[in-house]
Amino acid sequence: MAKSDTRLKMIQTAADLFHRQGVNATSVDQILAKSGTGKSQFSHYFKTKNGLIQASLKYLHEIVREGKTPTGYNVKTWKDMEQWFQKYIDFQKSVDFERSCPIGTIGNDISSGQPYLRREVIAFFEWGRGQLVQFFGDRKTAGELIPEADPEALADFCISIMEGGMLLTKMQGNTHMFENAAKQALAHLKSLRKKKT
Amino acid sequence: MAKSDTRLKMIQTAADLFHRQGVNATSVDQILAKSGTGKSQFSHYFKTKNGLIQASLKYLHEIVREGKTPTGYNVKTWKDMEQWFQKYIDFQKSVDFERSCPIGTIGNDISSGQPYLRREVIAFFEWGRGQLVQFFGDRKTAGELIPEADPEALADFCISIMEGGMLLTKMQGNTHMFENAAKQALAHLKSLRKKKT
DNA sequence: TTAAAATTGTACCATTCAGTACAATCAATT
DNA sequence: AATTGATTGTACTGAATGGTACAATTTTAA
Repeated sequence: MAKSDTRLKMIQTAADLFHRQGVNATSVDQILAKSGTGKSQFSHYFKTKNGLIQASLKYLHEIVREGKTPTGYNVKTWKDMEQWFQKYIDFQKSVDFERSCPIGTIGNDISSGQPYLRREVIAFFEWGRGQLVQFFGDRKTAGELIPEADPEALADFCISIMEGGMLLTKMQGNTHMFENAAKQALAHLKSLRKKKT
Repeated sequence: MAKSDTRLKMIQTAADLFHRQGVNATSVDQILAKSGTGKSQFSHYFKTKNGLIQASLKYLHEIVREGKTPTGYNVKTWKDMEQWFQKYIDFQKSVDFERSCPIGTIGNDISSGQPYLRREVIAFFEWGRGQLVQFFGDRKTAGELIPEADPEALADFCISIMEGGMLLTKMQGNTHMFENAAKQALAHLKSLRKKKT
């Protein structure tokens, strides 16, 4: 097994288990067993569990940035925006409601006493937020939003609903609340759009 | 120490640590040390860690129902509704942004393989949701909401934003996103209210 | 007072945890 | 082929985990 293979397999397996079970419920040994790797490689590549957590966060950030996930932050049109929530809902349906947002799950498990890890989480949300801020800003510049519309506030609004909705889905085992919340969110956005003349 | 004292102290300490650190990051021994109790009492009252988790969830549900928490679901007026989000924001500020929603935190840590625990979580949200549904339903009956307003969807909308907002606050160490999201949520609710004639 | 029950303290167990030690093996370059 | 460095397998360590055993003590009530 080549270097990159082993290292990547560990990161992918870790990210998957962290996402499903949480960081604290996932042991290094479990990751190694599932990825078919050994402890010496783990020690060599990551040294500690925190090292692997950090690498997993970077990896998740990267694949979302590169659009390799079913969900993401590539929103350019109002149609994209309307589908933005739906993609998260569809994702949760596809995994039997057993996962919420990976960064949200992992981020919630990371204590404030681990600033390096928290910084990775914050970097992710800053980027994602920036993507949505850009979208709403562009739409406003294009004259498609009323002057009172605040791009930053709208981005925060959407992300909050997505995070909360996904968490509720996981806890309740269905997407009903998330779907209702998303519908209201889209209605709010619509009310801020200028009517076509 | 009387029975109720010991038992209650364990539950309160457990609920506090579960809320702050998560369930999986909190050991039974830590709870016992902090509450000044012993393992034999623990075994006697709760038998297992899951037993204590369940008792903690019931306890949290109870104190929220009884209005003994700074936040809650006692919403009767539009003024209450406007303050509903703010109370959560103020709470997070008061704890240095180190906690999100207790039920959200604990619920996220509970796997689907523990149906008894998950049921407690679901029961809590069903109750809280019911409180908000009742509020919006009452307001609609009173003619204060437009016919298109869906009380259930509005409840889910508010709870999603609260959960997501609190999670983002904890991860980011500030309430900026939550505050923006809450502001948008209230704007949306306002847009569904009938203008006074 | 006394017997039964509830409560508690201490020690212990098997398992799992994160992390280390170190020799063995592989791959690349010369 | 020889050397060097990267990679890997196996075994181990000490600490922490959840849970148990059991005797001792306190409380309750007859």
